Amino acid sequence: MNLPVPGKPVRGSKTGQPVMALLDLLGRNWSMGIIWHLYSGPSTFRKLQDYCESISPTTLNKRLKELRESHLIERTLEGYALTQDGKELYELIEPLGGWARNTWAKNFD
Amino acid sequence: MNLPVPGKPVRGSKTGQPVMALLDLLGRNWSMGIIWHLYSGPSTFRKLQDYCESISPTTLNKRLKELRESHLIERTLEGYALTQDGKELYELIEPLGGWARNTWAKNFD
DNA sequence: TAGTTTTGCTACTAAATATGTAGCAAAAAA
DNA sequence: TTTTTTGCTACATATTTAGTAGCAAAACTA
Repeated sequence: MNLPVPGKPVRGSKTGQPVMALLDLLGRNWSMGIIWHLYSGPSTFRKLQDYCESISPTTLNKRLKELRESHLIERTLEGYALTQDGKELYELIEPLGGWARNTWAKNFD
Repeated sequence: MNLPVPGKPVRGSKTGQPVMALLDLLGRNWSMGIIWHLYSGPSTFRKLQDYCESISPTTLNKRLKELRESHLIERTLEGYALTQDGKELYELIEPLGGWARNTWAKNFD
């Protein structure tokens, strides 16, 4: 599957509405997990592999490439890091953490 | 793959942190798209299929089952609909729409 | 009330994506 | 210079998704 880019057809939108491209990108295995982790600071390939526990290097590498092409992460001297846009995106999804813990998880008691 | 449930090991967290279970669930193909669509009102199976353009009935049915078991959607007389939790979740991810359009998409001009 | 249509699926095959393991070249550390 | 760490690639296997067909039940229509 191609990189989902605003303005081009993606899964869920033939006109390529930006939010659909974003949901397509974020909906790929590990995308959000990588962003979630990188918010706490830059990380190396191997550290990301450890963090993500079960990710394969093949998939990790693919996700990293996609996220770089999407301007959400970049390579720095300290390893992979969120871009300004990546940080903003994290801050948008950050509230999911509290909600999952305080509200959603109650359903499974 | 099993349904990601808070408290049980999921991809990204052996201890099953709720947010990791949630990211695992939402990270599956079409999960967020379905929630996004249902916020505008209840929908039938066939309408969801149309909306999601390229989703296969197999996958749609699987996602619907998962989201129901996760208490995010339910069946009503008018079809599939968001639960209270589902609506809250939508409201958390809703800001992604504006950000994708106004900020993220600029990278691709 | 006998068709016709719509709906919510299931079955099946093919394609795409992810995992798991091994390993290697380059850079950094000792 | 040797050892370790890092960032991958290759390849085989497993899992997930797409694509198409079709069917039983419910809802509409004549």
